[in-house]
Amino acid sequence: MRFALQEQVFTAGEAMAATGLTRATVLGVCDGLVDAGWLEEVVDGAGVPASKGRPARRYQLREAAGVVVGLDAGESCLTALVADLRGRQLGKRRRNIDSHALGRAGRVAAAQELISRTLSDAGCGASDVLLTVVGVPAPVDSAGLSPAGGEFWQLMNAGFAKALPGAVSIENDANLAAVAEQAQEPSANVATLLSGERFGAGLIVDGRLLRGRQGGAGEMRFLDVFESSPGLGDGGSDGLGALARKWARAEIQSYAGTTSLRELSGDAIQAEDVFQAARGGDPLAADIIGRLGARLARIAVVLSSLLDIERVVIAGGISSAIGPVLEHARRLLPADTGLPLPALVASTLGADAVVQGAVESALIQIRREPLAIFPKAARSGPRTVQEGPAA
Amino acid sequence: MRFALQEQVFTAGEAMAATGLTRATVLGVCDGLVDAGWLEEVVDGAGVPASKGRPARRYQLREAAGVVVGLDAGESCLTALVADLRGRQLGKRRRNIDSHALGRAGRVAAAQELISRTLSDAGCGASDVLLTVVGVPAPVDSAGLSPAGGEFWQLMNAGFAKALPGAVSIENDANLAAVAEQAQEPSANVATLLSGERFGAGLIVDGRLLRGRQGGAGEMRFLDVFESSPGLGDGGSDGLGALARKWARAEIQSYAGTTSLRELSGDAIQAEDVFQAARGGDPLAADIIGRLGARLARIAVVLSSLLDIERVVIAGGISSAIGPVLEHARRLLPADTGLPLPALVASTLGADAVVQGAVESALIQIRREPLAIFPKAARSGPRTVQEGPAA
DNA sequence: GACCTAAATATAAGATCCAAATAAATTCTC
DNA sequence: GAGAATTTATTTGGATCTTATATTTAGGTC
Repeated sequence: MRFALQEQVFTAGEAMAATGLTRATVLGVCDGLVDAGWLEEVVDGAGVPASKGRPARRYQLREAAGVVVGLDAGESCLTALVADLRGRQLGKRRRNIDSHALGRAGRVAAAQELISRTLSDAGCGASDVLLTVVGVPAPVDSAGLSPAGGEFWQLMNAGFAKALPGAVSIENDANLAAVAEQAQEPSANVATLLSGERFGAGLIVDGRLLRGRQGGAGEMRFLDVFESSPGLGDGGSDGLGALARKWARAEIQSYAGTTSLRELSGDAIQAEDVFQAARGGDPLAADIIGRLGARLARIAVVLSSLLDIERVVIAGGISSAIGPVLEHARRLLPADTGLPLPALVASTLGADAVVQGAVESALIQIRREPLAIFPKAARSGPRTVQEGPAA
Repeated sequence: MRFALQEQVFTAGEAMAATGLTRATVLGVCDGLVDAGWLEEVVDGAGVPASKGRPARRYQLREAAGVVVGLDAGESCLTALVADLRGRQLGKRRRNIDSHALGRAGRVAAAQELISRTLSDAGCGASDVLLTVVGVPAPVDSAGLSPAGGEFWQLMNAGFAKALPGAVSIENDANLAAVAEQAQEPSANVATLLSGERFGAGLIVDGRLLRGRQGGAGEMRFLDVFESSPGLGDGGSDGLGALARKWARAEIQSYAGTTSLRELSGDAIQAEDVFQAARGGDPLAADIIGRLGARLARIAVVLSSLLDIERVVIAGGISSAIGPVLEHARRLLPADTGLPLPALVASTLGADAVVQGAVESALIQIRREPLAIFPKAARSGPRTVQEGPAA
């Protein structure tokens, strides 16, 4: 009942090739999907390459069926993205927030408002939304819930399900980033490291996203055990961006050599400053880059050796500046293992990886079970009263 | 087409309850399986609890359909197990080998001979074997092959497929141990550590066994990176048994205190001696136990934090003596994580975990697709000549 | 217009399953 | 032992999904 062809206008013949089904069956399914409101027949004859034989009937996704919403509900930033059923962006908005000041209800309200505005930008309303997928920086189990013990996790997974438009599904942010990367370049064994403020990984092994009992797969707490955090007592779960900032701020005074980073006020140094200084040849910054690379290399080794991961993607806001760290990490990968080394690459999605993955995930869910969702203004929605054997 | 009820005699009513299908459907399937030779109807009325109504037809697995063979093809030891379709052991043999002296062909020949003898013990022959599952200490991909680069792996995965009776499937040994443990106590997120000479893990996440691109999931090479092997330069991939032995042998001279282990000739010390000395209160042995526990705790932390594993099972020959190491490791698990700690338990299968898992895996494959395999002396095997439209 | 072609339709048939009616085999009751 | 009650087996019809095989249709080309 799933149809793989949804990108553009398609004919029954193409669907037959893609699904292996017979023409009669394909047309039957298309009929059903037209009835349900998911597809519409294209009557406009423009652009047909004038072939021999009877012209094929052509179908396309019915745009009016609705839109999907992706929401990256980070700790300090919300991003909403409205897209049509082909994944084309119709609107996007970003807004900084202070989650700890807002609390759970405040996060939900801020998300509601941001989505509402983004929908306006896109020229549609809440009733057009078929499915909203939310990414949160917390483990999320298959029911959309986070472990009861974690206060931070409960704040992040703030109970969006009832408040957002359309059906709502909640997912871990790194998992969504992995979905986005998987859509960009399919691979059966990838890890996507979401590495800005916190470290989190979306793990795809044997073509499937790992979740774990409570959604904890991909958490990076294990770094705490091995990295005895020289200098700082904080968690190994800090992302590369956070580490670059913290290390720089902590070391500009004690560092023996000269460093351009001192010119900045200590509290003002951001991760981006460190990367930029390193590009300019600053020795302290280069040292920090080296340590970040070493850290990344260790993570890559664990992922590749324990899970046979073939590609490690660094995603998140810092992915555009992460190049030098990757180069350093590549040099540190052990060369003598029997298995090929994982490729270390930077995401091309930048800060939008999570929200793009959210949209992609929504589209995947809809494609998988279109008949479980009612498109807007379906020609025959929930069945009207039937004459029948209800006596 | 799969049937879940195969343990004992069962009725259509029971199968209906188990599968949710209709009586008519269940009986139809049973008919087909009787035809194919997998089931037989029980006519002996003994043991029927004398109920009201028409007596149910009762079916059971047809023992004569064949047997399965499990083979643990370790580096220094082969174990073969012949079992019937209910998993009951019909014969078992173990034999020590020197793989490096035998080479690939020698390993295959030794396996052939061992299986042949075990089949004799069980009162059957090679033609009775439906499926042989082989566990090897090497990564194995879904095609049964090991990475081309690894010389040791190629020696272990010695090309058994063409030489052993029945259909043959090759699997990683730790993965098979995981299957065996899973059969003992089902759980969706378990790691089974096969830890005698070498470390290897069978990882079950979200109810599925992880494989990885080249079958490398569960390899423990990452330990090399973190454990800088104090004292010994050897690989972190050594199992707990190997480490206990190596550490004891290396330290009996340099150890400052008194230790009963000195009474043994250095080259004669085995892992079992260390565990026994520790039970007797020997300080060096206790120290080694402590270090093994610390190592195990670190592994457990990685598995639980990265994969949200809820249970870590220690399997293999040393599992019976591993208790004190587990106790030590449990005390070292961090207490402050938001997620529950993994349970550390010893396997109850001892040295038979892999071979038991091989048999279990064979039975699972047969249950999943009975009609893909022809049972022996099927009443209607490969279809005989049909009158048909073959003109 | 005759002819060709590829697709759409129509029709029949098989497979799979369920639901309901019918038949069979047994125990229980009188 | 006859008949009721009970439980299961068997049969029948139908719904659904799919394939296979005509047959029709909507365009081209000559």
